[in-house]
Amino acid sequence: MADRAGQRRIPEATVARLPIYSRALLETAEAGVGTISSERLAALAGVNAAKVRKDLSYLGSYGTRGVGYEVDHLVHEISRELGLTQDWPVVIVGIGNLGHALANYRGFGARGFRVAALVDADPTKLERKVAGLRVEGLDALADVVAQRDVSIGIIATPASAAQEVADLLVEAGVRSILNFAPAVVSVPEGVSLRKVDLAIELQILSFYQSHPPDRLVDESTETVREAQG
Amino acid sequence: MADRAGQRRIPEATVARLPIYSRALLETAEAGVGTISSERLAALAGVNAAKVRKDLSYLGSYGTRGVGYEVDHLVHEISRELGLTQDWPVVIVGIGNLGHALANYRGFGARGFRVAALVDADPTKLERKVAGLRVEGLDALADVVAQRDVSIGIIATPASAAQEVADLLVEAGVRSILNFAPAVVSVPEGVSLRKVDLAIELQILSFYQSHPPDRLVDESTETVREAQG
DNA sequence: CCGGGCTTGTGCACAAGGTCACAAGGTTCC
DNA sequence: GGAACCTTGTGACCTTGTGCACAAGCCCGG
Repeated sequence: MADRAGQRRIPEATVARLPIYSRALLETAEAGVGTISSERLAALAGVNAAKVRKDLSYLGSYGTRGVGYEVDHLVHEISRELGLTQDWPVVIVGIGNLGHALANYRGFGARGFRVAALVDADPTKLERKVAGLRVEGLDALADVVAQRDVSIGIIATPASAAQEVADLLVEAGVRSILNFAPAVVSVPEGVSLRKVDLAIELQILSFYQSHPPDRLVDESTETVREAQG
Repeated sequence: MADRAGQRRIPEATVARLPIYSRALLETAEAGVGTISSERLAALAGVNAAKVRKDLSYLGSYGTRGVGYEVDHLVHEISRELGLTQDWPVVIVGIGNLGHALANYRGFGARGFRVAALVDADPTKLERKVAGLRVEGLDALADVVAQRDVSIGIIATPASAAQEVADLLVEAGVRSILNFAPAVVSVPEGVSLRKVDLAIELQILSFYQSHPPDRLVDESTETVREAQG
């Protein structure tokens, strides 16, 4: 059991999969399906059914044996666990090609993330309107974060500016940072940092492609050929 | 020893870190430094020194005890292992905001990845020039892949088109795919697939932010929380 | 030529994650 | 009411990854 809060510690690997389940469940709900089995959800998420059950069991016993999980209920529980029931204002720093694309990205709003501000160090970019927002100067970062209650910062600057921007974000009170710059950034304890590096992903692909194809497995996407429509 | 090729199987986790070492080493070389210790490299890469040594030992014994690693040599060995000594033509499918940004991304060319073609299903986008390349129709994908020897495909389409595009890429002969679409995509065995999902990264950050900060430690302080897929 | 000082390379113990298999527990139909 | 059937929840085991600690090995000064 241990469904009483306080005792359940959700593994990192599970946390990383919850958003995938969430998305699959939302699609399922939209299709009008009321309940879903771990096997079906596993197929949609591209993982193992036992893993789905174990992951979901960390949230509590929300399934019904012999039946499955009620889709709406599960969506709600996962959302609550992920903290998506509230609004997360986001600031994007660095409005180059990538920052521009991120500002216009539809996927954020749908999950409770709202782009609250755009910041760039380049004076020639100021005042420009991107995705309906005015680009503001780097010196306005602290004020913007404080006034709009920004809790998540996205770094889309060149590598050379990444650490400096991270420091500014932390100083301004941001406690979660998503770094797209191709640079290693360090943050003090208590601040979460995740990175997305496009070039690194390609290099990993390059390795597996140019390599002895003896054992070429790969992580995600088993061999399930079903999932999504 | 086991430095004889054929016996070394490089762990997945190590492969994911090699590009980071590579980048740090290139910067180090540019600064004119000839040799580097595992400790210094670890600091630059944001990981543990023992991990660096173990990772590098999979490539062979390229270090000198009491001295460190010769930077140039190490760069070369890592590049060779990652398969970056050759040119990798890339096709980007889906020239929306993100595809546009990716086409203009500088970081690719610097590592041997060359954007060889841009493809989009939207007829109104055809003929448009993006990053010096003409956007071509989805029906041209097979020809483009074959004629320009494209080996890596990047999916930057909406989620609804992702699986279809992946199938087309595989059919055209592409054996490595990087998926940016927020959808689970499955590919046959022998094809490598990695995914980058912006919304999921934010949701993971949301979890750690909105959560009991009891034990939020992780390994960080200077270490980047690992990403996985 | 030898000893001291560094730094690599690695054995080992442990932690985290994944998979299997099955008992527990609910549902349905007669 | 009960039996057959289905699906969850989880214990056990295995694989992968991490970090420590130390021996092996190299360089340099005297």
